[in-house]
Amino acid sequence: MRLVDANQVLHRQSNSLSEEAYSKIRSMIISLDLEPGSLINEADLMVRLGFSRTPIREALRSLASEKLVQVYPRRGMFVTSVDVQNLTALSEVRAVLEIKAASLAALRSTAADKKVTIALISEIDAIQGNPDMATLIQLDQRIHHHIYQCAHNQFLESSLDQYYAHALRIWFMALDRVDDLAEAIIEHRALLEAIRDNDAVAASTAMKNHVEGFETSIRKSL
Amino acid sequence: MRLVDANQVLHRQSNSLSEEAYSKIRSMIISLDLEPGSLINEADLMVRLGFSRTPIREALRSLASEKLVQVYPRRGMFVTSVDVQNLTALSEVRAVLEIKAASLAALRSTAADKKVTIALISEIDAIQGNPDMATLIQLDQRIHHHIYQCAHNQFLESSLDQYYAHALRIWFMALDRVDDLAEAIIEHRALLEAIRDNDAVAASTAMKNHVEGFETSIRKSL
DNA sequence: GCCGATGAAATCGAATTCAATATCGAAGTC
DNA sequence: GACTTCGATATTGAATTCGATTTCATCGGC
Repeated sequence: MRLVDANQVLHRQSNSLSEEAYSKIRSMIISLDLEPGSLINEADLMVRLGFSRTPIREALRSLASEKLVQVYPRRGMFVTSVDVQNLTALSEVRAVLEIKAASLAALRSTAADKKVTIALISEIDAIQGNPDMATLIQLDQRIHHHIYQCAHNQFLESSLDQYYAHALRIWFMALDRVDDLAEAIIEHRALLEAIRDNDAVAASTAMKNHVEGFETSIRKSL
Repeated sequence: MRLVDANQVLHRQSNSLSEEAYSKIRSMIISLDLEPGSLINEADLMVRLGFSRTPIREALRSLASEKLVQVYPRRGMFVTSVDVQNLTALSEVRAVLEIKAASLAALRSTAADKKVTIALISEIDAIQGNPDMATLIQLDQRIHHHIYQCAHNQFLESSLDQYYAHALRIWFMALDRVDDLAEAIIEHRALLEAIRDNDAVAASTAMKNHVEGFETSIRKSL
């Protein structure tokens, strides 16, 4: 009998290859590593990720169902393209859903939720001078995702996660022309405070301002 | 040169096997042919549908991403179970989104859209006595789907299609204990009229009543 | 007699192979 | 010289095979 070797233990994080391929390709699409509108070559992805066809195809299928890739049978798969219509449609839905989520989060946050909320507020306060973009975006992601979780509604959460991915991709497209990035993140402070204080109305309006601000800011720069 | 034969035209609906498997399995889940919470056996589905493993697995993956099946890696796939919490969460999201869709539909219906709206109103008026359940449910489906399309927002449409599937499944579960089925459908008349007349406020309130009515009606019978 | 461990079988995940279709290019004819 | 058609190649869709893991049952030991 031998001891469990360290390699195996570390490898425990390994989900299925399909899952891994999914999140990697998803990241590539969101970060524009795979350009909007471009043809996706399965063979390319196979060599880039080192996986076989099956997990790649399953990943692409999942991405298709969240509208990040578009499938034309027997023709190929394309990265979904982005245009102004897209931004409008997305913002419309997000506005409604994010506001609902903020409101529910204010009403339903548990004690554990609030600890995270408070920690996030501290992180915002800790932002000094010129933090790098990646950190800011990552913080934004975590804030939004936390709010989705606080709403305690699985349907709402998964929908918003999907929409956030689209919003994030559009954000990446306009990133070099959008300033006040840090300022936009700091906006979230009021939102988080409202959620912490169970103030649903304040949370709603704060989120409303945020989403609308996002849209006009991006629209200007497109 | 020969004319296009009818068989080919009718066969145009034939998407890929994966697509076909997807919609068939989806129907089986919604109509409770596959029971909520039950283990899904790939081999069973293979013989029942006559497809191979690949299209079945791809279909199940798609269904997993819209939360109709749940995947436990290396354990199996299960039909998502339904409980009261589920109904609450679903109704919460649907309320917000369906109301938004009704409002947008009232604002954005094109001339072509309105023709369909008017036709649907006629269909409602044509309901007499005791129509069979399948017809009513199918009509309800078409009405909702039409409204989603009238909103002219692809994100909204696909989200609502997904949510509708869940709602429909819950509806099936309570079907034998819910009376006034025809009455519930006829309710849609006011909604469609409001959309036809571009009255966003009336459409919103009509939809609000409808979704809330659905939830309380189902909740009573669960 | 009960609990645990080991092995076998079944099922799921992944990869490779097979087949079909679409596109692109070349050649021939008008 | 241009357009159309046919063929070849590349790529996608589907199926089967291989491998790994998990679970259940049986046997042995305590």
